[in-house]
Amino acid sequence: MTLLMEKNILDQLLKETRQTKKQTDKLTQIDNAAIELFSEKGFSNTSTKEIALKAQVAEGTIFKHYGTKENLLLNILLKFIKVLIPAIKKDMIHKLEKQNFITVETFIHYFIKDRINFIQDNTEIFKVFIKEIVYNDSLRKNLISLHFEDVKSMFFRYFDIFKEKGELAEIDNEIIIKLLLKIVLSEAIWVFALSDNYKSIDIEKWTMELTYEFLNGAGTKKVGGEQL
Amino acid sequence: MTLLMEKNILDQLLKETRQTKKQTDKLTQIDNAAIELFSEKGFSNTSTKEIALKAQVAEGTIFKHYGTKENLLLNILLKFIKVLIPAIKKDMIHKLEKQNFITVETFIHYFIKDRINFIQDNTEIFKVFIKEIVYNDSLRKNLISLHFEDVKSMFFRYFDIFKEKGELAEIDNEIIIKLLLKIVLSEAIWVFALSDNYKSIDIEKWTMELTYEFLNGAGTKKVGGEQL
DNA sequence: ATAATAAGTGAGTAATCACTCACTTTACAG
DNA sequence: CTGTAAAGTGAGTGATTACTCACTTATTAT
Repeated sequence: MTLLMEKNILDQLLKETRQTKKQTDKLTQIDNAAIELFSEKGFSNTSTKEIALKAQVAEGTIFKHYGTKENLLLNILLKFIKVLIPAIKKDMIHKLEKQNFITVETFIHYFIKDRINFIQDNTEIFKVFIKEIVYNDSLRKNLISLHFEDVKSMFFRYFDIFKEKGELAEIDNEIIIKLLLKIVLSEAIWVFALSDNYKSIDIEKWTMELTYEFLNGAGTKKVGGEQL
Repeated sequence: MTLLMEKNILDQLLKETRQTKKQTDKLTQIDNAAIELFSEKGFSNTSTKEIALKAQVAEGTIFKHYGTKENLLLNILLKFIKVLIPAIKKDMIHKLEKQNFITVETFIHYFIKDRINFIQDNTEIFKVFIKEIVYNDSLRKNLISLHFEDVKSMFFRYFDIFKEKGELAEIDNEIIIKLLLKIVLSEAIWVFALSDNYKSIDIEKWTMELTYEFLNGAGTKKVGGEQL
C-alpha cells in the first residue's frame, strides 16, 4: 500500500507500454472503468470488485493483466504521461523551428491554449493524475520531474530568447517557469479536477486572461524587471 | 465512505468545537497521532488501529470520542479552519482601519508573509487539509467557500481602494483574488504539502518574489490594464 | 484438425477494516 | 467516604479487501 515502485521499475513499465502491446477489448474496458471510478472516488476508495463489475469482467481478469491494483493505477498514469510529454516536446520544437519571429505573448498564448485543450480532452485521467499525485507521496516522487527535465530546458531556451528581445523580465528562469505552471496548472486543476462545470468554458477568452496574468500580473505601474 | 456530512452538520460541529470543550490528554494524543498519520499516508490509507497505537490509546477510545473515523478527520480539519479564518479577518480589519495610506505592495506583502508563516506553523495539518480536500469531493464541496465568502468581500474592498489609487489594474475582482490565490496557495501547497524541504526557506525573500509576481508578472512592457 | 498458449473466469482465502460492547478505571460532587 | 457519571479499555464481530488458483474458453501456429 505504501511505496512499491522505483525509478527503474517505472522506466521499465514505460518501455513496456511504449511498444504497441495489443490492447484487448477487456483490457480497455478495465482501463476505462478504473479511470472513471478512480476519478470519482479515488484509488484508495475504489475496490477491484467495483472495477470488475463496471468493466463487465471477472475480478480475476484484472489481476491476470495487472498483477496488483497499484500496478493498474500506474499503467493508467503512465499512459497519460506517455502521451502528454512527447506532445509538448513536439509542439515546442515545431514552434521553435518554424517561427523565430514569435513574440512572448503568442508563444505563451499558444502553449496555454494547447495544454488546456489537451487536459479538456483527457479530463478524467487528468483528475486521477492530480488526485493520486497529491495523495500518494511515493508516487509523486517517482513521477514528477522524471521526464519533465528536458521539457523544462526547452522552455528555458525560449525564455532566454525573449529576454534578449526585452520581452521577458530578467528573472531567474526557474521562477518564470514556476509562475507559468502556477497560473496555468492551478487554474486547470481547479476547473477540471476539482470543479464540475468545465463544459461551458470559453477557452479563447480564458487563454487570453491567463496569458495576461502571466505577463503583467495585477498591478499597473511597471518599468522593468529591476526589482528582482 | 462516500458522503456523510451536510452543511448543517458541519456548522453544528463548528459550534460544538467553538466552545472550549475540555481537551483531555488522550484526546490531544489521538488528534496529534491522526494528524501525523493522515499527513503521511492519507486518511484512506490510515487505520484506526494505527492511530490508537501511535496515540498510546485503546482503539475504543477513539470511537468513544469521535464515533466514526470520518468524524475524527472532520474535527481535525474544522479546528484548522476555525483558527485560520478568524486570523485572516482580524488581520484584515486591523490593517484596514489603522493604515489607510497603505500601498498595494505593502498590503500584498503583508498578507502573503502572514499566511506563509501561519502555514509554516501548521504544516502537518495543512498537508492533511490539502490532501483530503483534493481527494474527497464531498468534503471539498462542504468545506470550501463555506466560511470564505466574507473574507473574499473584505479583499474586494481593498482591491477597490487600490484601483481608485491607480495601483491595481482595472480587472474583475474575482480574477484578481484568483490570481493571488493561484500564486500564493499553489506555491505553499507545493512547498509545504508536496515537498519535504520547507525548513531552509528565506521567507522574506520568498514573500518579495511572490509579491512581485502578483503585481508584475513575468513580462516587461506594460502601460495599463487595458487589455482585459 | 490439433496442440499449445493465452485470455478469461469466479468461488475461495487470509488479512484487515471500522466499529461495538461489556467491562474497569478515573474524576469529582455532595 | 460514597455514589454516579464520564473516560478508557481491548477482545470480539461481521463486512470487505486484494489477491489466488484450478478451471474453462478463445486464439493462434503448424
